[in-house]
Amino acid sequence: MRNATRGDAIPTQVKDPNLVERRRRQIADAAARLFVEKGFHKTTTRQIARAADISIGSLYEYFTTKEDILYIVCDFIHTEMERGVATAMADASGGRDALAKVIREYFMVCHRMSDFILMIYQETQSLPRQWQQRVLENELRITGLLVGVLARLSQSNELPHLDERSIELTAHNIVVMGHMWTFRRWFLGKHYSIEDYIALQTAAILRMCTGGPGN
Amino acid sequence: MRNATRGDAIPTQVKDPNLVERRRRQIADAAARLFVEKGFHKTTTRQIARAADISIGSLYEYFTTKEDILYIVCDFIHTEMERGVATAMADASGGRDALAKVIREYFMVCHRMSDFILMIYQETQSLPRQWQQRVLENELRITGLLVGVLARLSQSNELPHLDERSIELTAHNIVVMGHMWTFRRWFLGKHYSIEDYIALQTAAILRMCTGGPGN
DNA sequence: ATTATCTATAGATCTATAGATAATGC
DNA sequence: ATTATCTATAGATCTATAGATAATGC
Repeated sequence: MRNATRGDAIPTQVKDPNLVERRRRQIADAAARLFVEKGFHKTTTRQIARAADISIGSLYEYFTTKEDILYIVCDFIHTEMERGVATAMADASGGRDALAKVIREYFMVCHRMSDFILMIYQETQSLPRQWQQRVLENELRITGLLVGVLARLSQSNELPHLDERSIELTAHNIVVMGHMWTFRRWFLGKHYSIEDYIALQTAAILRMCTGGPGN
Repeated sequence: MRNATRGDAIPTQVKDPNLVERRRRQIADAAARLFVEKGFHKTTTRQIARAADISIGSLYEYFTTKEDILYIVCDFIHTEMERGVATAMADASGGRDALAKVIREYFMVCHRMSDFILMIYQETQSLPRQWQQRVLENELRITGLLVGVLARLSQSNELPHLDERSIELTAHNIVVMGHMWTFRRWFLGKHYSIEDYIALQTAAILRMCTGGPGN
């Protein structure tokens, strides 16, 4: 499990690693709320400090730039997403409606994390290039989990056989359909409940997976 | 055809409407390029003025705020998109593979406008609430065109009968699959050509439309 | 005496406008 | 004499840091 505090980490002036972890979490939580509400650029570092209940000076002991804060926020969100998706897959690993169950759980994760997913779509571009890269890798890893599920079901004949590329693209389609609930919610939410949405999209995906005349 | 220069338009100090139209186009073209390249917030009004080859003072004769410029850029992009989609639909109105043809044309429009579509995803939130609304209406109108196609084909039995909601949601799915080519291009572009993408996604959509066991 | 935190502000922007100048048309 | 354009800058930020103060642990 990668995490922004490991690996090529963000530098800090503070020695105690536990404290660093705690404060960064505290700052990131506050920042995430503000970024969702007003966007990254309209949120000031002072507002973040205030919302996290520390001084602006202290904040800059834990991060060196405002972009650092955005990156760690994105990373926390992806870690949370991945945890949710992995759990969903474990829960739904057996049984014949395995795919339907995974889809349901995944869509529920998207539903729960709606605001944050949307924020990532909007603000990834504000990150330094190196960290954009990382965010995209996180995105891809989540898609990879779904590729795994589809490949497994396809091999065990619980789904009709699909070639590798179709499987890959289907995984992307499912992931993006989850995101779609977040970025078209302004419309979909008025006409469909999350349950409607899951039911209809699951049916559509299953039709898509079971080779019809189009394939 | 709605247009930002009609209706409840953006105020200007300049009397000559032709000049206003010309200058705004000139400013919007320059701004669109910069917004794609660096994002809205990292582009300054001075840079826009410079790129449009007028002074900063003149720029503010044609717009009252920086957000105005973003709005008009989004509006031009949507007008262009809608024109593309409408043309596609006219070209592909007859014949048996009507849906496949429309999908191809629509995806090609997305391919062509890739950078701009991505920019709209990222920057819509930077608009004042009233104009966000308008951008979403534009988005919905484009989706509506596809709903029309699907409904027509469904009624004339060129597609199996699908209920209204499935048609609506399928239209959204197709629209978003076009957008997906723009916002996952960092991955998809490495593994699929636009032709691969169209072929595979068209097959998937057709399977989705032809009621399989999932429905 | 070391580590963490705070206050106060330097320095660097950036948007939007005021007032001066140039171009146009009667 | 009206309309369009320009230059120069006021006024309002905002990030990031320097230097002072408080808290902690030996």
